[in-house]
Amino acid sequence: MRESESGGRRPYHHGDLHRALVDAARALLEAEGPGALSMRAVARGAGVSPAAPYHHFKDKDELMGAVAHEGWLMLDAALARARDEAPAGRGRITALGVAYVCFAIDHPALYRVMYDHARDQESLPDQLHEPEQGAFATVRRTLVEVGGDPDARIELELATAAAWCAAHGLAEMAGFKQFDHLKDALGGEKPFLRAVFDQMGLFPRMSGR
Amino acid sequence: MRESESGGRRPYHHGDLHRALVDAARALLEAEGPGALSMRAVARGAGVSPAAPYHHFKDKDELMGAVAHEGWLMLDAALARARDEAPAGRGRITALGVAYVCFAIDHPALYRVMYDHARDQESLPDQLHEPEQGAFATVRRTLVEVGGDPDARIELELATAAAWCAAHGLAEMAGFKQFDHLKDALGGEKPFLRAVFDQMGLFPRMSGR
DNA sequence: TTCCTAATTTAAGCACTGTTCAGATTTGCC
DNA sequence: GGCAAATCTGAACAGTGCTTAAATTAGGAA
Repeated sequence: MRESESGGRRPYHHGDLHRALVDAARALLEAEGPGALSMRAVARGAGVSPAAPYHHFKDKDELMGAVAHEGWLMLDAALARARDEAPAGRGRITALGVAYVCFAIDHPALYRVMYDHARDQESLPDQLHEPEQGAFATVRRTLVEVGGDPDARIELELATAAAWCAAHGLAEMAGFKQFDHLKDALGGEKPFLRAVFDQMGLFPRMSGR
Repeated sequence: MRESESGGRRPYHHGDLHRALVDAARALLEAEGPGALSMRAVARGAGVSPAAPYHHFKDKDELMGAVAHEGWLMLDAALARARDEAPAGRGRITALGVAYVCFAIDHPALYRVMYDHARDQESLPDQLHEPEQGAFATVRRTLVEVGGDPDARIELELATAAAWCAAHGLAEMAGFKQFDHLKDALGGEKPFLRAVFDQMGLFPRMSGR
């Protein structure tokens, strides 16, 4: 299924059409937006017939799931990086929130595919709960640092949920024209995002804080 | 264009196909979900040929806009009602938030059409800014009651934006499986919603509070 | 009434979509 | 070499958004 020696000719038409399809989909998404993401266009992009993808993905939804999966991986990484780069202290959760929204702004089409898929599944993907790199773990850890009680599980879950919802809500609307004058008044996009997050107060409000 | 006397036969095939189409679209949306909402299916539902709708709506997008418009009207009304019914005091903004999310939960397909359209326009519709019944006005008024300074325009806008984003984020994710155990632990959906909103603190945090 | 114009509806068609299926091709393995 | 499984193609089906030309209808003017 894959060349075992160096210099091997490619084993079949593509060797790894699965990957080629996901890559083609991502490229199309970035270049033309979510509307252009058709099964046939992806096949075309990978240089293959319209029926070929169906040997690697049960349906369009499954291909979208694969694309979304890579998006969530990127988001996981972006949040982890933001956490590492931000100085410890209260500003750290805000920094996480800003990083989240910036990811959505930088990859609008991908972000849309990610949540379209999540809404269809009525669930965020499991990978977000990975204990090491998962975004939920990153948020939870940061919330604990900032005043959360690590033993108050429910409260911590609640604070994580609240922070995630806040970030998603802002991510979807940050580009809306309604907020242009606020961005101007506050001196740009990032100050605006920080101001909104400060308004919302992502900090945990726990019984025994 | 419309019968002027009582007992008049209908003036043409439909008399008001515009309305009939929007109604058919809403019915289809409720019955089969957003995926089933095709131009042709709507035409079919209104008992008319596939080309007929194009004399009343430039495009599918415009039809969706009309459906979305009615959704926003309903949301305006739901928020105004929630405000009237909730006792004055701090709980009122939370009540607004809960009403917002409940609307989204009660009309998931419609809510999706509303925001799909908004994302395409990169803007929420203008009607939300109606000074009397508009939802923004309702939220802003409630924020002032609860401690906002009516003269601090920017801060008030910021608090409104934060509350709206919070509500939208929660609305889109409240149905996700991730939160099931939180709903159980807190005793149901509404207590969960209230708890999340309390976590987020929708109350205005203003300089001169 | 009759005639004309403008609005409305239809039928047919184009290019596209997701998906399936039968047949061809290639692969790794015995 | 031969075989079964995996992979790819070509053709097809039903459905989509939308356009165009022709038919129908309505309301007003003569």
